[in-house]
Amino acid sequence: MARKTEARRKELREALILIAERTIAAEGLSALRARDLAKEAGCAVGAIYNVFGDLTDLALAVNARTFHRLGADVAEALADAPTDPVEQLVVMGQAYHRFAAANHNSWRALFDIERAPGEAAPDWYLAEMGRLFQYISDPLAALFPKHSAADLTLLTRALFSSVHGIVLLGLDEASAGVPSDDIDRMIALVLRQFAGSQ
Amino acid sequence: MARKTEARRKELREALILIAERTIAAEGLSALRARDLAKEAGCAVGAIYNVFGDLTDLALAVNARTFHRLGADVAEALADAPTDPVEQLVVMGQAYHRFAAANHNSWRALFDIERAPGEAAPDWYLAEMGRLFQYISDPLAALFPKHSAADLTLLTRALFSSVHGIVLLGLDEASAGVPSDDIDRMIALVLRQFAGSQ
DNA sequence: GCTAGCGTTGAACTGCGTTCATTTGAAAGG
DNA sequence: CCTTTCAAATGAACGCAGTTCAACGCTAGC
Repeated sequence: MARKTEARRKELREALILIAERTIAAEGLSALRARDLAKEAGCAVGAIYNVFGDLTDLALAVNARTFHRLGADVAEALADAPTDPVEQLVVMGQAYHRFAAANHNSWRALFDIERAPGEAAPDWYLAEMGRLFQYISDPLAALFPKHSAADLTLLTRALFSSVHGIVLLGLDEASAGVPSDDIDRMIALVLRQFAGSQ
Repeated sequence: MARKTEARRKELREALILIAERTIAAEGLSALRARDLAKEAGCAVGAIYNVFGDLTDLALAVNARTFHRLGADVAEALADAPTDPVEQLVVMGQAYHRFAAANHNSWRALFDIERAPGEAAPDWYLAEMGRLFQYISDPLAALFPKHSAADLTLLTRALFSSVHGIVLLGLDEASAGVPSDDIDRMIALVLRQFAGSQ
């Protein structure tokens, strides 16, 4: 019986993640509703809470998948990139932009989850973030061989944050959305200027 | 009679803005509740809706004030800054950081308001944003006299977004908050590197 | 079959923003 | 003054969320 239950829960868990993923992608994080989920999954509302602590946990599970896809996209872009470290940075920045634009709602959900104050980010979040940072810090280490590890960490964070900021404000239609080409141009501008000048 | 009513509404409007401002500053945007507001203001819940269309309108009124304070802080920092354009950019970036850190909840509320899809940002938002952009584009124009106006606009946006991204992720405690000094260092790094190397 | 006990269920609870039938009170007219 | 009138203020009620838990039903072991 323990087996049966566990298997059923696992099945429900995965079904719920898929439905939530589709909902968030199509209508955004705020469209995630317990009753709608239950109806779509063909289960009771309470069943959701047998499998996830609350809806935020479910959204976090979706975010883990989104973050993973993002990482994969960036890695793929990097694989096809030239060997020049500066160009690698530019390619990755623009891959980040492409992912955010193509998965706007899902990407926004990564940052829109209300975090309980004082609560640390989940492990997978930090791990995935670390993976992204590694992609950035490798070309930077090649560009700045003299810098200390601490300096490289700071540089990495600064560049990631800069690209993130450019994409975030660029895609925000409220501030009169910026054309996609302009976003790519800004990313290239900042990264080339930064890393190009030794 | 018309006078009396109008005066009372204006008074209530301002009282509500002050209470909401205090609430948002102390506990964040999500702590804004109609019933609490009414209790604090000594009015009926319905009275709020005689003065504001909904709670979002009230939050926007608070945001207008916050944005104005932010602009004033940056302008003040600029007034005390050296004449070197690069240093002016650095000083402004760090003033932005200081404001965000010292007014975390209020600053976050500027970007956390759920915007109706397709709805443009309010005029005051665009106007205040334009003021900030002007502060940035002036030193940039001095640094890059050869660039076209369109290029300067792009540069301005790119640098603002970069600083915003650095502050946003740096202050986000979920991703293991970055020490304040490191944030300042990253801002200086990006801006000096960018603007310093002609 | 029977029953003990655990997993599932969905009605009910709480708390939110928002509305609107009712009440109130101020101004105009007698 | 008192009465009439009507717009503005009121707060109980509504709709809609997330979450809970007493009751139900299924399954496994006898």
